[in-house]
Amino acid sequence: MIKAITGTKDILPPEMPKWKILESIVNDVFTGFNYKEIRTPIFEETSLFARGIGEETDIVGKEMYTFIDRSQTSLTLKPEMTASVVRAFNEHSLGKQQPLNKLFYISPMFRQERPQAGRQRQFHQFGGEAIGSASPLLDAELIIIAYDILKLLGLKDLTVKINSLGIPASRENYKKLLKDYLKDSKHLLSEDSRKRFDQNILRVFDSKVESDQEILKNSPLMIDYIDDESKNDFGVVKTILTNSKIPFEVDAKLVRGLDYYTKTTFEIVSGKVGSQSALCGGGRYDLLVEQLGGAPTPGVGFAAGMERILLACENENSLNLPKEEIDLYIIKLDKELSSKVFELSLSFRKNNLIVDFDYLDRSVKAQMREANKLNSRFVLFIGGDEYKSEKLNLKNMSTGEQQLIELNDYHRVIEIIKK
RNA sequence: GUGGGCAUAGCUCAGUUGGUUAGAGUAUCAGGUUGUGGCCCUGAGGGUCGUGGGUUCAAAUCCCACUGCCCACCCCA
Repeated sequence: MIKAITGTKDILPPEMPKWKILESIVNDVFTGFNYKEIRTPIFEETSLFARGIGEETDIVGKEMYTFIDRSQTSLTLKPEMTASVVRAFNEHSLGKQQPLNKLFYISPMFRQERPQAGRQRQFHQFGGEAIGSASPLLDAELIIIAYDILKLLGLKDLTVKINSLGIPASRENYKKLLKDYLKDSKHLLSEDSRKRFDQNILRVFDSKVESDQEILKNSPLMIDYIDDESKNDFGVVKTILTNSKIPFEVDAKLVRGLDYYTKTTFEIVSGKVGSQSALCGGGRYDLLVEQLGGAPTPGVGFAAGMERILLACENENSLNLPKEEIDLYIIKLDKELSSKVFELSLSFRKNNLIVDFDYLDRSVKAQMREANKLNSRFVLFIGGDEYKSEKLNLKNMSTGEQQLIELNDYHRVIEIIKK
């Protein structure tokens, strides 16, 4: 039997309600902040991600779904959305139509990693990007949007972490300081951390190895060495979050794994989703637009993992899903009435009722059981003696009451059901 | 890429030191009087015990390989 590809999952009908709730909250919150939805293709030229995300990152180095198409072009299934949004922003000169573009998206993403709890190879993210302003108000706004969405889903076990990476010049200075600090104890670091020491020293902070963290305990912190502008912007973000009653902690060791980040970065983690705890991550990327061939334009954004969020919702039991029900189930007492039932159902459906009936010519008992299973609010019997005297029998399933209605007066049925 | 765990009905799982036609619950279907649900009762269908090899008179059970899934590391959402 052919099965779904490793790391991909079918979302079956019973799981659909929670996805719908999540999507509608995302849509509503972003719309409230006047963000406009954007959709981009599922794949792009490979070089977009290589240049946008950074050649040295794990995503580009070992996780992309890259293939050569029939015209020998290297294509890649999008592993994240920011590079695509910026590409679209540049391609359509969105910055020239208006100085600030506030955009949001909901989309599948692809990364070829080993699956585990909260991690799939095809997964879904929603996110927002504000391109065209360096104002820290937007940094704060996006954090608030992300936090609002998670709160509206009823999540409680959340931590907002923020940090500032500064501008590239101050970051380079800091990297030197860190290198000096770690130089003497490099041989004591774990193998992975020694690799990071050479490739991207900031990521040594990501290490979960205790002895590494021990070595880092008294290291200089980036937050103390960032440039004045970044420091000032970071202060504004903190003030807004405080005034907005968003609990946050400054995590000077929060280093994000994508190369394009500058200044403010943030992450929201949950204690309820296993070891992959980051529900949401983002930050400012003031150089990316230019780097991808556009005019110098500052931007800020975040992405959130929808599977992880829904996992957290389940583990916190935070969603109250409405009971699924239908309005009417039509039951035929005589098999010959199939086409009459079908016609009737069309009339009801035109009046926005959710209607179903038996297509399998089953017994009345079976039809009733089906109606009950579907949580049908009403059942309409057609056939038998009533039919001979041109009547239908409408039953209210919660009270058990039944009443006769003229055969041709289906408006009366609609009236009763809609009441 | 590395490590650990698991693989028996659609689903959740039993299956005792290898020993008759592999079980339960649930779901599905049919029935419990002629045309009426939920609860309850009866019955039916449904499994090449992940795949391939080996040991044995005999394998779901022991051994090997492969595959898949889960969890963790790396890293990220």
